[in-house]
Amino acid sequence: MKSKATIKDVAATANVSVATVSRVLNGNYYVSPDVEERVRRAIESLGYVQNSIARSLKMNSTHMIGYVVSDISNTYHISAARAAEDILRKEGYSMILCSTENSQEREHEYLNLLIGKNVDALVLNTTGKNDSYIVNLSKNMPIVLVNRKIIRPEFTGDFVDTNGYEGCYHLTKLLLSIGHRKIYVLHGPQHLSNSQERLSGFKAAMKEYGIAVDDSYPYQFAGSFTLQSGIDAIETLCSMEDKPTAIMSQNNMMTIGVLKGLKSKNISIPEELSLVSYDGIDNLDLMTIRPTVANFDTTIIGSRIATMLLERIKDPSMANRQFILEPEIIQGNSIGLPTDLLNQKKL
Amino acid sequence: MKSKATIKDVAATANVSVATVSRVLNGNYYVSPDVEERVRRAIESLGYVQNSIARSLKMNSTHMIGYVVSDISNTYHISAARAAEDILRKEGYSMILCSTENSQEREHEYLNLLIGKNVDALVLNTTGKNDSYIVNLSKNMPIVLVNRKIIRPEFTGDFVDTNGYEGCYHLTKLLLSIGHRKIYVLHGPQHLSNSQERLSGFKAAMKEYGIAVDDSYPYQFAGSFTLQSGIDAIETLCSMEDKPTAIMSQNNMMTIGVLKGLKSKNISIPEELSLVSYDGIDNLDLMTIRPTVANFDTTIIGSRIATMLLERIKDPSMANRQFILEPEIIQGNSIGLPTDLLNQKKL
DNA sequence: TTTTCTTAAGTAATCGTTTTCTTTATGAGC
DNA sequence: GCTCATAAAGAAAACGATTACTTAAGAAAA
Repeated sequence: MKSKATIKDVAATANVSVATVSRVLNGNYYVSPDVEERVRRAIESLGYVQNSIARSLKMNSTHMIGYVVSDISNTYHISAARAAEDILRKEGYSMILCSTENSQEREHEYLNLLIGKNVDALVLNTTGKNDSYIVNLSKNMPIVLVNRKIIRPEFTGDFVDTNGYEGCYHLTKLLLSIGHRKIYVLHGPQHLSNSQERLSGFKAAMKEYGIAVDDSYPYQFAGSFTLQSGIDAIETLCSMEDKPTAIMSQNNMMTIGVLKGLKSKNISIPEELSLVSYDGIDNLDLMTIRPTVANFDTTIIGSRIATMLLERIKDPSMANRQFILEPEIIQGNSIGLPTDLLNQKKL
Repeated sequence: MKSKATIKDVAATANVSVATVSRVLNGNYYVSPDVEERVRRAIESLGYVQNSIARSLKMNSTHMIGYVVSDISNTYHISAARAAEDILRKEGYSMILCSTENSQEREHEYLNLLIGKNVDALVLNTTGKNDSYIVNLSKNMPIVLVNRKIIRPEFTGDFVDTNGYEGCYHLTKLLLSIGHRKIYVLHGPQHLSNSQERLSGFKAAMKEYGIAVDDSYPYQFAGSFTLQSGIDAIETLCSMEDKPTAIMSQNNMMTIGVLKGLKSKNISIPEELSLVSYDGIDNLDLMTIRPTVANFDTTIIGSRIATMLLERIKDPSMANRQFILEPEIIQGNSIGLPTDLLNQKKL
């Protein structure tokens, strides 16, 4: 392993001082054309590349951004991150992508790692359990929160989300309007802002049809936005005395779990059970059962994340902002009239 | 934005020298218990965190690993990367994940970025067009190549792949054995080692049935391992005079494109056309058409990548190694007897 | 008692940059 | 011919760590 050439080597080769080389590199200040040429040739011949570690130390900026998501197998995050990266890269930033797998400890661990690595800013789809820590961080570092808001006056940063209230409200209305009343709602952890919003949308729709959704409402499942919790929800459904006629799943991963669960239980959609789902699902068109979903252009999400972050890096003290993307309902083949078939079936 | 405490501040607060603080931090050398206690308290009270930039500069190691893939929307890479990260993180390494979108320029750009960022090592699923550059890099940095080998004696590093020859050979035999002869093969760029291997597997199987696959073989499509090229392949198929009875797609992304293409053309599988596919596909069980695939446990791939890399970081001069994972065929519902239905159909 | 060893701590050089502060030409203005 | 601005370059001080070298004191060995 040969060691890399440093600015000193370049300076020596070009017969100038390191200061001059640095000036050529950074293109500021006065450097005469012939000296510049000499330096460039030296750089070329030595194959010199700037040591960005040293540079970061001096400049106090790494041009790196920590992008922390709860679940990297969720294509929503992957494509948003990709869109964000596209923009950030053009501005000279690179991204460290971390997946917390919805674990508080891992989130904390990653955040520590990232600030230790001196990232310049954070994109954070938080587990919602390190709020104080994050509020504190937000005082020293630009942060854009994704999907999960921190509702504290001391928090400084931006917020990007999809309109969970609207989306879930509409999807639920779709079911209600054709007669469904026993709707099994699969929601996420209620300490998360997006979970709350989505559930509120559901409740609001139900209320319009005179159904109060409170603790005593029998058709609800507290999931964790994971594939497994979708499967679990179906397990629970099977053991219900009086079965629902429809499912409203409040996130894409759970919906996939639901589909897998239903398949293994041989429950047919939409004949026995209707299904709607919040969040987009990849390659919907190739699926046997195409859930009716509230879909989002993740490219928009990602690019908004990036631009908001860049703006905040420029002006860290700007007022908090938020961007909420409206859902687009994509009709699938998962909704039918309510039937009692499921209750007659042995599971 | 308050500035962070440095080792100097800690030293001042604890009334010791910076050297002592460093010793406490790194746990080597002699430090008396009471001084250590004083230092720890100072660290605590100042909320000091080690500046890893400064540390990296001095230690000449960033504990960061560049993970460059050709296409991040391919779940193969995501899950392998995730498995790798799991192991690397435990050893104190973090990962910068980059997607080149199969572009040579972007690959070069990313590699430059990463070596500029002084990553300690690289995982590289190369576009196959920066070989000299990478061979050179391999002399200064541990590299594990994924799926795409560099066949040059000067290259130093390891290689992890799936057995494309075997996989494609078996899949093709599956088709041949039930009478298919006009098999449309969708292969990848032939400068890539994995593309070559997969195509060889196909050719070998065909040869056993007396069919020579050379330039004059009519049923071949040079794809680029992208979803779009799968769609394009179907477009081409439609304009063929004499149509094939089966498709062998040599990568998962192209297969998804194929399925989309076929759907839009209203071609039914397996009635009109049979399909087999190399590489695993996510949520196969939920798809209308479940292609018969050669599947791989990406967790194994990812963890092998990580362990090989860690070993090479420890001993950079060790001999090149490789790990080839054998495929597992998953039977779908995409294979039927060869028919002539497609040729009778107006497209 | 003197010498040597060990433990505990400090001093200062170093990593590879950027940038402030100097210094040295060069020519314009008088 | 002298002053003065300005362009072009160098010297050296950071940035925040690690660590080789040094020092000091007390214990063990002579």
